[in-house]
Amino acid sequence: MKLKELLNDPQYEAAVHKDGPMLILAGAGSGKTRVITYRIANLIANNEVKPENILAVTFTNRAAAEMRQRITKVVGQKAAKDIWMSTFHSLGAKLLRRHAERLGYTKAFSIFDEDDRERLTKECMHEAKITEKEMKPYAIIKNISDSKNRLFNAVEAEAVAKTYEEKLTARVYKIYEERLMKNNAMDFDDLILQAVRLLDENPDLLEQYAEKFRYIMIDEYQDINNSQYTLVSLLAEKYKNLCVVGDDDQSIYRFRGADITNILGFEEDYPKAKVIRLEQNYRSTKNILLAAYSVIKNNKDRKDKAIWTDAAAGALITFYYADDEILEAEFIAKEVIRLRDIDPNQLKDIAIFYRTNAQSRVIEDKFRRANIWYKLIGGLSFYGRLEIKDMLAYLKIISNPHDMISLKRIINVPPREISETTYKKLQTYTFENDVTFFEAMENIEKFEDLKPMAKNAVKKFYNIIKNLNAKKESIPLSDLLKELIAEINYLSYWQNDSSPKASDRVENVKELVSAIAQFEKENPGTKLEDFLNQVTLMTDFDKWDKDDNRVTLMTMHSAKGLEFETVFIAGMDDTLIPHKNCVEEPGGIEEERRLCYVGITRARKKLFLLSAFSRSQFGSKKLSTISRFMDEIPQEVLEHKGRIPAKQLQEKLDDYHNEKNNGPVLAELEAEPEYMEAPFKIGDKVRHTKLGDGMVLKVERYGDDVKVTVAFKTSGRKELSMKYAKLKKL
DNA sequence: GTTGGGCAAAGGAAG
DNA sequence: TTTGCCCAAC
Repeated sequence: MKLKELLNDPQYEAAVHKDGPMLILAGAGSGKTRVITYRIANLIANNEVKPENILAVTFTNRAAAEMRQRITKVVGQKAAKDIWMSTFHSLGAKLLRRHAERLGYTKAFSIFDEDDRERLTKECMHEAKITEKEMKPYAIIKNISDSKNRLFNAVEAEAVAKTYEEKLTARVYKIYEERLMKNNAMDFDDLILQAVRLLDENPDLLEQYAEKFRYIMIDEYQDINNSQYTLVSLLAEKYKNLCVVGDDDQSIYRFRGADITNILGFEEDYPKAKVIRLEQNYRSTKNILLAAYSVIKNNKDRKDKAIWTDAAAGALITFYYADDEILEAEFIAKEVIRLRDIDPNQLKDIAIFYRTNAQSRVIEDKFRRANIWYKLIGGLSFYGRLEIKDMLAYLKIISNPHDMISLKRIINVPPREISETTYKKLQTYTFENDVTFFEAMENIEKFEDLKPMAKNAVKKFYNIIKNLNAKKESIPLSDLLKELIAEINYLSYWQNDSSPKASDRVENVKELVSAIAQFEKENPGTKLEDFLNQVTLMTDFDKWDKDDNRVTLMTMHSAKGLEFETVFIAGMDDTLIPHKNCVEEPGGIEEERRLCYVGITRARKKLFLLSAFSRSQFGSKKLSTISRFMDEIPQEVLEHKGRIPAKQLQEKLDDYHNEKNNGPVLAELEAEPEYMEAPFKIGDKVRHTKLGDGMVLKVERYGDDVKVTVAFKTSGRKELSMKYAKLKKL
């Protein structure tokens, strides 16, 4: 390896550093991934450090996989595969699966996702006799999560509870904690919290892993929270070969407990730490970088840095002010088509960012109609779909017979005459006798207050699950799933459903079968638990193929760590970024500003910023304001398109009245927006299957629909909705 | 025990 | 707009 030639001076210095703590402050686009990769390669290359003594924690599983790939290229597959590379959550899960018994769980513990957590929380609230009016489940969940991040168990949380809401939460937390244990389940926070507990309560394990992970690297250190910080500190305490990389300007996960003081205080935690600053940006043009800097410099609470670039000024940043979100999407589609016409192969270099997942719908819609290939990251993922979650719930109870939350989900899906009441009785029996629900169902005859019909239904269900449970080790997972689907007639359950989504659901279930088969192929000897582990911790990202020639749609949060040639940021509105829910929170605006900074700095060559004059919400239109962050970007790097912002319009009108300029102003004011896909023009001759031939008189837009008024030869004048009417152009 | 209708609510980001 | 929840009727 000729590191000197591959890296600049500070990069090189970081890459060859071996022992002792190191903090790398890496500005956006400064090549930090390169540095980490080469540092790991360098550690191994000299044969001084064994791959299995290295732990690298990244932000997504995908980032980990990518890094492994790069390292493999340098040091070979054999060495690379022994390095532990994962997210915090995967690391926690891996440790906990190995040693679950030490904490009173079994190795087959379930991992509860957001949805499971919500169901369980509501159950616990009910148990604690707290209504959803008194306190929203959302708030309780957040409070419990915060407590867990601070490493407080239910008793400790109760001890520090002061406000009324904290006290309510503490009551729920107590039951919640107990229930998780009884379900043999952990939520996402537990994956860190329990891992800390594991190492804290078992000095032998701590010693074992501190010894194993002699070299630790943490990426995106600005976004770690208290419990993650503790986990790292525990592991790194012995050897202190801890290398962390981050950028305080890109801390955007405060809402899930990320604490920026962790990175700001690293030098105090490790006084001997070497500090390296990577300040040369290799990614963006000068204009983009200037825009980004102009925004972020308004944050008071930050370390100023000297980010610079050798790159040319590049193109101006386009600001497009749309009339509404539909025209915003249309502009994006038009531009993408223009770019595609120049080079069809560059779709993969284009990304669309937005603040909220809901914004993707309009854009997707336009893309689909305009035949633009795209891939969507986040939002409702494949594994988040109802039918898939049903199947996974079945698999979870086959794997973990304590998991009552999954059981509750599917005990009567498809309907098999087991009511809520019957479930409750089973649950009570399970908890009171401290058995699994398998055993509860086995003893169903002992339930005195159940009708024979209900008992039979339970017996039937029990036999299905028992049968599959017995087979889980001996047949391939895909067969297990196939058998399950056949046994419960899951496909016909949806085939007989009349809702429009039903046929998609059938397809999705089939796809799950092939996904499992694929997973087995890639991981021979896979156990059911491995698959479930993978699925729960996997995100859309992990399946994302960067080289697939499609435009990428994602939130700005997801965009962190990535870069694209061309970037569109939709929804530069003052209700979206900064998001309306953030403006009240202390530090909220600054966090949003960082998010905006992250978005801007993803672009290499060309950046489009878009805002809309009005947006519809819950069906009705709401006026919007341009994001305050737009005002922070200097005019000289911007070009304006679309509707004239109110401020400028006023200026123009003033000019007009002063007779300085009296041409286009009024025209701009009154101009009707042009719609890319207005299917017909006035005067077009059309044919309707029932109404016959006619001529178009009027084309109007209503939300995402278009109304066309047609004069028919035989049936007169009619208004038709393009969403439903079948009109053909002649 | 299941189904369908009516009504209220909708909080954002993610492992 | 969609979704989820409660209650009344099969």
